[in-house]
Amino acid sequence: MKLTSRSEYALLALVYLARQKTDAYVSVDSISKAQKIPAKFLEQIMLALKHGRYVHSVQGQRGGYRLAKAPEKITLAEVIRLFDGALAPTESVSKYFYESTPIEKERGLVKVFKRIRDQVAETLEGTTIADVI
Amino acid sequence: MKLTSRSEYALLALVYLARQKTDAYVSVDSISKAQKIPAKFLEQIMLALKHGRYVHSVQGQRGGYRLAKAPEKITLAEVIRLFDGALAPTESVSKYFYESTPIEKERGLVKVFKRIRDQVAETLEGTTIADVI
DNA sequence: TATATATCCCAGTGATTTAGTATGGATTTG
DNA sequence: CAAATCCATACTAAATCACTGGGATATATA
Repeated sequence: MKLTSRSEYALLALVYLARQKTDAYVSVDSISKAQKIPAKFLEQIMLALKHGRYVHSVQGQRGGYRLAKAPEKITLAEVIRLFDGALAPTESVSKYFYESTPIEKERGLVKVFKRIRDQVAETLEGTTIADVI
Repeated sequence: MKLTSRSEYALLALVYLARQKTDAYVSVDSISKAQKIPAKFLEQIMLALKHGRYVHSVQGQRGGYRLAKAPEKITLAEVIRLFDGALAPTESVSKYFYESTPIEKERGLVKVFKRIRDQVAETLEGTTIADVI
């Protein structure tokens, strides 16, 4: 797994929303300024988060985004998978994003990389937005 | 960390060399056929492994490559770092390949990703070519 | 109802990376 | 000398990445 700026920005946005005191909707522009994320890029990211049902939105004046579920219910694993795909270091040992790769036939290597996949998945599935606020 | 085909091929080549019974030099062509790696691509990879002092070579007829050190002395971490850089999921938490990335200022996130970096590094530094033969 | 403020959504773009291929040279052995 | 082999660099096609732009749609407020 390698984090892209998309998933890093997504996490920053979610953390920011989770920190809000009120349940008012927050505009892309506010998030963009607060977390220093290019606004139009963030727009795309928020849309993806919306389609993944992590945030809820309303359009128009006073519109914006807010979390669609409790921060305790959003794991880092889900968010990263949404934007970057597999948590595994190579797709041939990935559960959800399997693809053939060169090492596939080498049992010893596969075993090691599966172990890494499991360690990473365990950590990221066990950590929520609430944990990193 | 995301494995590229370069580092996967490099590991396959090293494993193959480590399995040799004699200390004869093995040609790129043999490795290429045995491990199904595009020959000219493998050539580049072997060169890099040579520059990293993991293999030794001789030119000319009957020439080729062999390991320059015991398989127990080559960790997966070194090889992957040579070809793919950081083991960390994002460079802002990397020890050897630090670079600024968006999450950098979020302590909670940094902490989690450093933990992952440490887990991955521990596993890959603790595993050698000898372990995966 | 007009306007300002938002999201929605897709298309495009320039830079970089990836996974090779090509070409030619240098070296060693039969 | 010929064949086999490594050495070194250049090139390239495709994919990915990190955005940017523009127009449509929705909503609150003046």
